[in-house]
Amino acid sequence: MSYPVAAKQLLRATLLDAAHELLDERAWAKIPMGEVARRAGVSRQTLYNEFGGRREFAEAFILREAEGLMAGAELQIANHRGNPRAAITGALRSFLDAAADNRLLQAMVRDDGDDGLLALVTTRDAVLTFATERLGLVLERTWPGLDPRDARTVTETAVRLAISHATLPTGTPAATAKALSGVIGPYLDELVAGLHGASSQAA
Amino acid sequence: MSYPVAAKQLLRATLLDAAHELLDERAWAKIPMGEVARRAGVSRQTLYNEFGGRREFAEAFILREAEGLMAGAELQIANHRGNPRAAITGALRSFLDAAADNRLLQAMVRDDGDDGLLALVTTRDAVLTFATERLGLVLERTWPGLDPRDARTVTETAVRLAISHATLPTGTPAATAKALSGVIGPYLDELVAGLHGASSQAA
DNA sequence: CGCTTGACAACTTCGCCAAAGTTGTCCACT
DNA sequence: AGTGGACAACTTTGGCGAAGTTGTCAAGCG
Repeated sequence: MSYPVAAKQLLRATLLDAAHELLDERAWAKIPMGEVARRAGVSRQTLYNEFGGRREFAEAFILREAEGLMAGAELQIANHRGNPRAAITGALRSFLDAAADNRLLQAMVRDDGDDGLLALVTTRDAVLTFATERLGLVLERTWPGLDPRDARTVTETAVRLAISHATLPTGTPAATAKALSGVIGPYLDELVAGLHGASSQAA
Repeated sequence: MSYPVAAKQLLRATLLDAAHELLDERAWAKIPMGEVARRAGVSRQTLYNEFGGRREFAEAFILREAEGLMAGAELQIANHRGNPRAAITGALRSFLDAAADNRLLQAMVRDDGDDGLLALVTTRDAVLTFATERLGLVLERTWPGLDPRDARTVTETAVRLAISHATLPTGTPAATAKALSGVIGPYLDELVAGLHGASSQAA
């Protein structure tokens, strides 16, 4: 990779990291662009040159955080192709672990309701749809033959539960992941087991 | 029932109903006590004499709404003792149907975050715990021998999903209830099936 | 060049104050 | 038992200038 490109990526990452840190202390609405730049050790102008504006910066931030969250969960599913239940447990655990100290999630829950980062996450509706769809595709790819509709039912339920537990935890991420996979597991087992020739038929 | 007692209950119900109607139009924080009284056709003083104050009135309102919601769901479970899956479907459907046009739920979701009714629902944590516990007991009573911990796992998951769908619906109450019971069903079936002598052992 | 510094208009938020509205409580009245 | 008027304490609303922020220049520096 050429130096200029690498330098640019480093710059972006540094700025995004700075925002990440600042979001520990205050809500997005209370963090001026100048402070993000200062924390990253660059000038405000550089930030504007690189991202365009406050809104665009926030979008880039959300994209990076979301990508990390989803990638972690998807990796777990792919790594447990032969064991649906372990796949669910791993994905949920990965997500809940990350969510426990993730700024995007905390911003989504705690934040304002007025204008914060949450406003950029288009509304929870879009988040739910996006995550459900993306994980649904992973499920279809991991277990070919799985009915897309069944896949979406599972992932939507898992996503809703994950969000619910991320915003209002009952136990540790590990314990919660295990308990939830215990509940969803039998259903997924049923779907995967019925994958030999017959189309998915739940009584 | 003696007349004085009946009259008092009617008064309370009328006042509570008035609030119910007004909550369709505005958030709780924007509804003056005087308006509740006027809508109910009594004087403001009568309202204060009967309930004590704004806060107490709100609590009484929440209690009545919550009672209706829970009672409906519990009735469904009790009515499907022999069919766990139908029990879940019925309970979820009852709840989601009611939630679709229920002021308490809408107030909990939409409202302010600042001071509305939501503030009185002590925080979602208390709601979740209360509902989980109450339904858990119904499950234990309906299927004696069921491990209390398993019962709580099921009800907590069901409650979280119910709240999730109440605040952000994906389909009709009936369709959602059916889909969710399809997911939770196999697990509950497993629990109920393992109720003959052996204690609940999930692999 | 890529980045910084200083400058600046347009815009938003903040702190404060007075007007308007509400709450909770009395009491005289029916 | 319930009404209606009255009232002090308190909260919300609207206005307004000060302070802060955004987005964009252009000049300067290594």
